[in-house]
Amino acid sequence: MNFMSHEHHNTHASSTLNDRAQLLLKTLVERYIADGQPVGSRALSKFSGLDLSPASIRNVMADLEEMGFIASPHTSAGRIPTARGYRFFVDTLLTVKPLDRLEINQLEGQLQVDNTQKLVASASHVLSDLTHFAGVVVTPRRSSGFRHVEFLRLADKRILLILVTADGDVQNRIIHTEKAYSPSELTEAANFLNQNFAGCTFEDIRRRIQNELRQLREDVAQLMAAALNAGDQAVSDGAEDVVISGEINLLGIDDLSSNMGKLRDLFNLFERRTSLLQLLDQSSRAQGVQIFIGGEAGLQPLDECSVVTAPYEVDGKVVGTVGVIGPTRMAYERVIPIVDITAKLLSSALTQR
Amino acid sequence: MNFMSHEHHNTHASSTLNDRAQLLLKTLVERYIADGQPVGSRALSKFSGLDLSPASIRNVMADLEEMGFIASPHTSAGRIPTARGYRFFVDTLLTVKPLDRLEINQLEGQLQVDNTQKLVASASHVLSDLTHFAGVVVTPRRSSGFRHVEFLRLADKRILLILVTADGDVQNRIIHTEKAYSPSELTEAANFLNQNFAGCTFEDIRRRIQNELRQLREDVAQLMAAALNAGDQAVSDGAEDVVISGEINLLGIDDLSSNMGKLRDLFNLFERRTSLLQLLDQSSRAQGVQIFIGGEAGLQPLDECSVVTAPYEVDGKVVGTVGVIGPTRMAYERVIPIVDITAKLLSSALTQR
DNA sequence: CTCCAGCGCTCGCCTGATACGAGCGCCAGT
DNA sequence: ACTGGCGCTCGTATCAGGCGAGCGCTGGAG
Repeated sequence: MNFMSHEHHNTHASSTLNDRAQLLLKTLVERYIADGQPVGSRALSKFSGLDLSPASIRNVMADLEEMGFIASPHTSAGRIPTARGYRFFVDTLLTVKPLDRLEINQLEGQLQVDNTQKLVASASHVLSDLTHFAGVVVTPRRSSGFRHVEFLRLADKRILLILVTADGDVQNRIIHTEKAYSPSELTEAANFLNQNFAGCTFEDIRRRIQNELRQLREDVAQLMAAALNAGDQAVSDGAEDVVISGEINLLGIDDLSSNMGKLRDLFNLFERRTSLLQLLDQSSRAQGVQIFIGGEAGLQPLDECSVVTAPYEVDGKVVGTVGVIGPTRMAYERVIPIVDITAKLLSSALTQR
Repeated sequence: MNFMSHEHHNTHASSTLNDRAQLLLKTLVERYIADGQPVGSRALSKFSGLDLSPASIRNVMADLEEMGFIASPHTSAGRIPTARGYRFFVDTLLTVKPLDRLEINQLEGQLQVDNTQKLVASASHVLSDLTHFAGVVVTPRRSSGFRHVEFLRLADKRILLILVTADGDVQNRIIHTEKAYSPSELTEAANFLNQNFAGCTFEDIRRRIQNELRQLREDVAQLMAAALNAGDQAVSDGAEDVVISGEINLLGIDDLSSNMGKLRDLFNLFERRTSLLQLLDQSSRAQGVQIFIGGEAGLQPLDECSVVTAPYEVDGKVVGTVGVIGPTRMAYERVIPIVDITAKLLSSALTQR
């Protein structure tokens, strides 16, 4: 049909957009994010501030469509940004306004600092609350070192094992034993472990204890073994998990809730966790805010979603990722600083612990 | 119109249903639960086993409708059970088949026994998994007694406080202090608390310590206060909460997911928790399985839902509730024993800890 | 008295037709 | 280079008509 029609504009010779096209793309994306309606040439001519007629704008829009930045959902509707359009938008057109002091303080106030678990949970909650999308936080990687153990006698043959890891996290479990231990035996066993192995990794301990084990009394050895098992599990178990909150918000997003099937795929993704974790881990290698738009994440349940992430650190070392999952059509200029600040606040909260 | 037409049947003179009506109601409910389609007179005549013609059945159905057990969604469709119909069904018509041994074992295997929190979480998960609805568990009421405390020095002025309550639950938090404590000071303070107050409630301790407090060294007193605060919070904080899992399953239920608005109300209810908790608490006063159908719960987000609950116990005392939330149209004869058994398994798992 | 076959009726749903309007592409004129 | 205008494409809304499921009722049979 129009196989020659695209000769009459010089802009498309280079794959880079001229200023006019950029401005129009920018306002188109902004309008679409605001309204959720396909944006027509008339609307663009009104809102671009460029004082061009709709007809002229249509030419530019045709070019933009040809280059894959925008698309028509159907023949006679306005245009909406494609994933590539959003990408260009966030990369070069977006102007983020930083949060004002008040919001930051408010955000900081909502973080519950008294406990790593709570801290992470509240961070996720804050993210979902402020953005009205789903907040995700990957729990901090454990340093997996041993710090302290305590055996507490509950009943004759039931002992409460309390284990403190190097990063100050507490694990506890109940162990059933063959024999009834006396409190002094328990203290003795705990002391032995605490004095000899504080600071080691659990693998280290396991290796070193292999040799000394037969020099110990049989029953004490059993306690040790239990402690080591608990330690192993503490490492692998709480190893790396992703906390999601505010998924419910996504039910309200009409972009998503129109496709019931899509929506369920999305929630299944949340439940499986593992592929999501992979994605978030990947983002923790970069520094600063990172954005996955639509299929860029490589997960098709996220087709119509964007993921905005930022790594957070403890003592200068990246240990996890925070992020927001929402529809591709989200207010990036608001979400980006929110994620950014949350990561920073989380970092500092974890570092000063 | 038919203001006299209901004279020609003697059944409705008494509000109790005759055998035929009961059987028809039973098969109607069963058919509807199985198919999800309004049940017509022809279908009933086929499945009831009564060898009656559709026409005769229509008479009975008319009576049933008049008494409020069934209703037509519109003029020319079959009938569906009303809330009252379901109620009568579960009260007097339902025949529950107990789970077979295999299923019970499988269910038992899925409970993670090593920790109260995990146990509760896995119970909720099991419920949602087996029923494909949402599983809920109210966490066990704490006995709120003090058993053991431990102060662990993390850094100069940061101390990890580990608190064990009477029921063997472990709470931990990090406290920041004015002064740098030595390990021996910490041990001393812990010993003082452990030896003098084990078994008391936190209020007791607070009262008794008021007097002795000024006899203690100032800095030790500070530690005590921190421990007491943590204890108070442990009691109120983890006091009573409801764990929900498998909400996602409800997305797949077409009865619910047709009304997007309803669905969101439902999920909001889940998130607010408090009114749900009230409902579940209420059910913990009864014993055995209890069922709330539709509006019976008094919460209109649950309009089209049923809640099947059963209390669970520790040492013969009810401490919480397990349950399933699903559409009114659920396979009660399966859900009821599942909830029942789960409550029993949870009871025994908690008792033998 | 009980039951049943049949008739007419009511509606919900599906289908096809029509009208409308938004938005685009193209072109000719400035 | 820009713009006004024309024709075209489609999606949506509205409406009418046909279909079919299911019901209520009634008259007749056992």
